[in-house]
Amino acid sequence: MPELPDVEKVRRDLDRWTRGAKVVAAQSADRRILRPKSPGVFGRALVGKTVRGIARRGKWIRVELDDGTRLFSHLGMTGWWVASDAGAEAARFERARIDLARGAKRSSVRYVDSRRFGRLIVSKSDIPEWRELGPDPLADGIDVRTFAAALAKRRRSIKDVLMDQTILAGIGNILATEALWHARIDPRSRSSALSLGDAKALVKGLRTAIDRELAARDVAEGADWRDTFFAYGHTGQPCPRDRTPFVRVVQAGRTTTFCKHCQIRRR
DNA sequence: CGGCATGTTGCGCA
DNA sequence: TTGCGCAACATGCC
Repeated sequence: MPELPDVEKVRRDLDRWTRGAKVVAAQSADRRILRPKSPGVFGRALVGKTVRGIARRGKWIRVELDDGTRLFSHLGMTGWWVASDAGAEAARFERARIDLARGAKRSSVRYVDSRRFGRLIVSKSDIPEWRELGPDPLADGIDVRTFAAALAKRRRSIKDVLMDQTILAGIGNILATEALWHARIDPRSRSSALSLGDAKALVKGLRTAIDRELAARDVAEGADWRDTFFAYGHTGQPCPRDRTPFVRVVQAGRTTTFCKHCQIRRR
């Protein structure tokens, strides 16, 4: 379930599970997910190396090995990493496994992804998908003036621009929908029509939505999925602010839910 | 059975 | 050149 808060949760988990451990085996036979599309390369690139740590930018995770090799992981729509016992059999929809050793202690982490939109990319240097990301709202923070200047340049809808990973990294359909609701902005508004105040409200809305989702992940801990959203997925239900039923529109092929009463269209 | 889904990319057209 | 709509990818779930 990957947007920035979910990916950050995975990063923290992976870091806890793998930092300082040595890779004793690495396997994946899924050529759709692997880059290069080679199970052999995947295994050889990781085995014998020690995990230095896990970084994240937007929706990308970077596993750093002690020889400089990097494993980039994008979770797509349904990707997830889980920890399991060293000898445990494959989980349902498991696409890759990395077996680890910390001294005599063995463990394993598994990449699970039913729809297989995710990617596992082995590289000695940072890949373009990583380098081209904009600032990460959590790791880097958002400079309001820079953000406002970027918004002023674009003529697309603000919803589209929020999900552009080169402007801000990690914002997907959920966070964009929630932030626009917090900021009381109609998602169809032209980006360049927004004021500095709008940009400030969006930054605040994003922060609120991200913090809220991070907190929800901590509480839920793997278990059941709880709806913690104000607007996302609430089509037809009353807006918490003014009880006006949320409406649904499709933008760039994605569902957008918003309140026509309190989310004002900028012109 | 039909519709929808948290993401990304590529293509065609205005 | 920019913006936009849409299909494709692969599969689960309601």
